[in-house]
Amino acid sequence: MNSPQIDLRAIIKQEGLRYTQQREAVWLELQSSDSHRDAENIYFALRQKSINISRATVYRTIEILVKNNLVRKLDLGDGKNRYESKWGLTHHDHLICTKCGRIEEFFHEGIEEMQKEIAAQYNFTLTNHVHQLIGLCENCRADEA
Amino acid sequence: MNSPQIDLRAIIKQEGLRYTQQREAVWLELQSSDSHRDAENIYFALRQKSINISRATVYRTIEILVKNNLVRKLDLGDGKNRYESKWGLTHHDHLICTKCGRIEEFFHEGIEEMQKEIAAQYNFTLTNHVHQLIGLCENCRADEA
DNA sequence: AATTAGGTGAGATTCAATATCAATAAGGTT
DNA sequence: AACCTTATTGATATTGAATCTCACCTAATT
Repeated sequence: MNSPQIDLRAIIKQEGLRYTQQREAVWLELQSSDSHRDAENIYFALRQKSINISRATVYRTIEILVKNNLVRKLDLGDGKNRYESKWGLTHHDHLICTKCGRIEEFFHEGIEEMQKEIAAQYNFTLTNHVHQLIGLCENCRADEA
Repeated sequence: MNSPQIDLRAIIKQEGLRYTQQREAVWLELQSSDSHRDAENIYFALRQKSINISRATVYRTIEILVKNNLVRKLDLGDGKNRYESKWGLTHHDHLICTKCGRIEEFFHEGIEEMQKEIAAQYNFTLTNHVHQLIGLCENCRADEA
């Protein structure tokens, strides 16, 4: 679904922005890792790698990536936004365990279709959706017993 | 689906808590009004009615109501939680216009069922879900043209 | 290499939500 | 009805994510 290689430099330039080390670093960090990362996490990961960057720049860069549809911003309900690269990933939504924080990904074609129908019914132009199934995962359910 | 009259006093007592003016006031305020209200909104509405209450108590009381399944907490993605009484309302999810903030409610039996199927498939015990369709409403879509 | 306008970083600021703790009031007891 | 015990409240401080500010820096063109 997504091309295997993204020319971030070209996209950044096309936006009339400058291609900086920091912007490249944030993008690479998001590529190289698990999904569902928060800004602080990305910030520390880069510092650990001796890359000079500030929190402000992490946030600013993510915003650019999100606007250009390269990164998805997730609000998983724990008070901080999470981010995941859209490249190499197909669309999915999330199951979240409230006990251990485990996150699983799901996709359901039927639900995707029904969302479109509902939007049409209400004369909404759909640009996005948030869909999370919240509960207890297999392990935590067992612990409850 | 929900009983028309809730005995909040009984529920509060059953929890081993005290039935205070402030707790009653927050509950009545949530009953009497539109959905999707934030804490600040409830706080000011009560002050306007010359009810002595603090922000802290508003938050604390809402927490009790949520825990007892009397109120639903909504995260509509704008940085502050919203609340709505569950009584007198049937279950629904939301369509949100990103331009004017308009909120519509929808319910789709098929989606509700599929959510259960997905949870079962992943061995999750479903306790809750978040489902929002985000886009432009009829009016705002027209403005874009 | 010089220029210049966009980008960055350290720290201040914002804002929702929570924590602290002395003062207050609910509600059972006498 | 006054009393007591303890949960509750309110004013304020605090937290934490995210944004803003502005002097300094650097990408990129000439």
